[in-house]
Amino acid sequence: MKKRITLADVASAAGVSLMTVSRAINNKPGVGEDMRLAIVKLAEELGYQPNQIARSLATNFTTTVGLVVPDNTNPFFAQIARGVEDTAYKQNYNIFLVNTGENPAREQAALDSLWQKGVDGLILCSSRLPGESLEIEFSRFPAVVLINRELKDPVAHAITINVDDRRGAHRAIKYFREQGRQHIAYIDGPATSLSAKRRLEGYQSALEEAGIGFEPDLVECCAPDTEGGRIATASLIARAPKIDAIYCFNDLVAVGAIQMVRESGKKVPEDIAIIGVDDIPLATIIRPQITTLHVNLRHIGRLAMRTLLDVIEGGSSATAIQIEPVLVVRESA
Amino acid sequence: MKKRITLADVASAAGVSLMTVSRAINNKPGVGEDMRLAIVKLAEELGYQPNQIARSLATNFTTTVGLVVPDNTNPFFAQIARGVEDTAYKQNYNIFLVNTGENPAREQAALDSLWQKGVDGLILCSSRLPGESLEIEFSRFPAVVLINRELKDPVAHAITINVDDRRGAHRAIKYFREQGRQHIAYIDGPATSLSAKRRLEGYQSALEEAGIGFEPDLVECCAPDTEGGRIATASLIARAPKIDAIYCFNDLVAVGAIQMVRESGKKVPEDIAIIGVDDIPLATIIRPQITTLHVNLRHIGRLAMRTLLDVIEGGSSATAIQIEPVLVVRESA
DNA sequence: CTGCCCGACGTTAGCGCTAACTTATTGTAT
DNA sequence: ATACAATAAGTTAGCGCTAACGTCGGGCAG
Repeated sequence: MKKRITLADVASAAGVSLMTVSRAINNKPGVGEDMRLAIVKLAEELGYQPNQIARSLATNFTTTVGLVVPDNTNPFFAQIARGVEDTAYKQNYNIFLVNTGENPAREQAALDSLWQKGVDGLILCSSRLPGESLEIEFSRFPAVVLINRELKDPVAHAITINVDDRRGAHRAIKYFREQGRQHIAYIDGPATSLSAKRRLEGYQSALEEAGIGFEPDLVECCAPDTEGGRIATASLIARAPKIDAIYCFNDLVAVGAIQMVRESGKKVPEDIAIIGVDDIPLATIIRPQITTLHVNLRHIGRLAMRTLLDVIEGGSSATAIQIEPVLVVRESA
Repeated sequence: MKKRITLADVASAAGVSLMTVSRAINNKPGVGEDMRLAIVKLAEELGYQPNQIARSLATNFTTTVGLVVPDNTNPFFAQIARGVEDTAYKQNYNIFLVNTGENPAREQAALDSLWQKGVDGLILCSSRLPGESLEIEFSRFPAVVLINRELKDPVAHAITINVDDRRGAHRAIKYFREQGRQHIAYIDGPATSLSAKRRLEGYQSALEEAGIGFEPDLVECCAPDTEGGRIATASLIARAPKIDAIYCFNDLVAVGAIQMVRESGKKVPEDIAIIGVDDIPLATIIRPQITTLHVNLRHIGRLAMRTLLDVIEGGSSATAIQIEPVLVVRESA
């Protein structure tokens, strides 16, 4: 392991003081232009790289942010993480990635750890922490962006970004109606899920708006995967044979629904139309290709990081951002 | 933003010196047991959290490692990242996640940045850096684990972890042979890919070992996705109608192959058997379910992190680790 | 020619912590 | 009782950097 070259090394090699080198390298005023060029050149030749740790200790800034997700393996968060990292890179920030595994204790431990490392800001996805704990966190981190979680009252230097699930559900149902569908079912996700709740609301309000009553019989909860979709679809068909459209919690559920509809002898989309949510790669691989609600998650990640930087720099803009899903029409509806 | 509580605060509150508190909190000898307990309790009450930056500056350790991947969105790297993060968390380490986007310049910039932040070690996945640059990196980072990349000569405090693609390909071909398949084709990935090269070698050697000659006509390169698999399969079937088995670069290619085989009026696996690589979730969703080579990537991630910690602590164990893929037999072969 | 301001550079102190040394206190063998 | 460990503390210095202030000289108005 090579020895580190410090500012002092560069300074003595250049025959000037520490501060002159510091100023030259950080492009701060107080150095002559020719001197600055000479120093920068020398520093490069010597292979000087600033010690960010020392710099952080002196300035109280780390050019580092924390990104906390339940599971970076989930494509939803992977896409967001990629977006965050992309714009972080452009701004010379680094990100600490932490998984919580949906475990509040681990989440809390992660936040403590990030705090100890002095991150300039925090992007918190689908936090499972109770509201009071969140407020404590807001008060100690300089800036926080909350993704997929709502806040009762707006908080200074905390900004929320949410997908507008209600509106998305609304759009899907409206599309079904435009196609003349009469009996629209909804396969919801786990009852604990925030998005599940919001989508159900959108489903209900769209039905009421369309003048069709909401029938609890046409709603079924399930595990958010293919198998869950199969089971839920089977019981829906058994219970309400007239249904001619199903709005699904996500694309995996939609795949299960498609499989089960076919196994029951009906056709997609002729007899029963299906709309999913997420637009995962699989949506275009299977036949029929899935009509689905798409959100640009990578874009959300970029937006989150940009917003966070705004807050860090004091230019706190909005307080709650809503992202609208786009209906991508393919073959299943 | 609340004021930070420092060691000095705790010390004066306890009426002892800085060092006594430091020793108490870090479980170092030189403090009486009762005193230690009292200090730890007091520190907790005051909400003291050590400033890792100051600690790092003093000790030259950061309990932080860098994880560099081409794209954290790719499930391959996402799984590895999850494994790395899991064991990092258990050891109270944090990870800096960086994407390179397959861009060597960005990769180099990322490494510089990580170095400036003083990471204790580095896990580098599928590096695109030339060998010479890698050697320079080895000399400045205290510890490096290289995933999916081979090294000509062993290097101190650098350890490689690779999937044994040759052996995997070998296993797949052997399985085909055991089933009596005679004309085994191979759809390879991009020529630039290291794994593609290794799998091709395994394919060739297995054929030779089986006493069947290697026919260049039975190998086709393609983009590593479903569409690529479709195209490659179409031209394989046109060129060599006798083929009765296809080994595919990955599962997505296998999906394309299955689709195209069927469209050409043949059956999977009766007429043509198909084996993929990776065992992605899709492999069990589509019908027929894909027979594929599985590696536990999360396990690789955990292994990488554990190994890295070993190197950091000076207990450098192995130098090159090979992971053997397991053939998961399902329906497509 | 004097005074004053401003830009270019140097010096000092301190961020919060720990390594390494020094000092006080106790116990134990002689 | 004396000497000498061992243990429990305190003190000092410094990690590499930057904020803040200090110094010096030259340009320019009066």
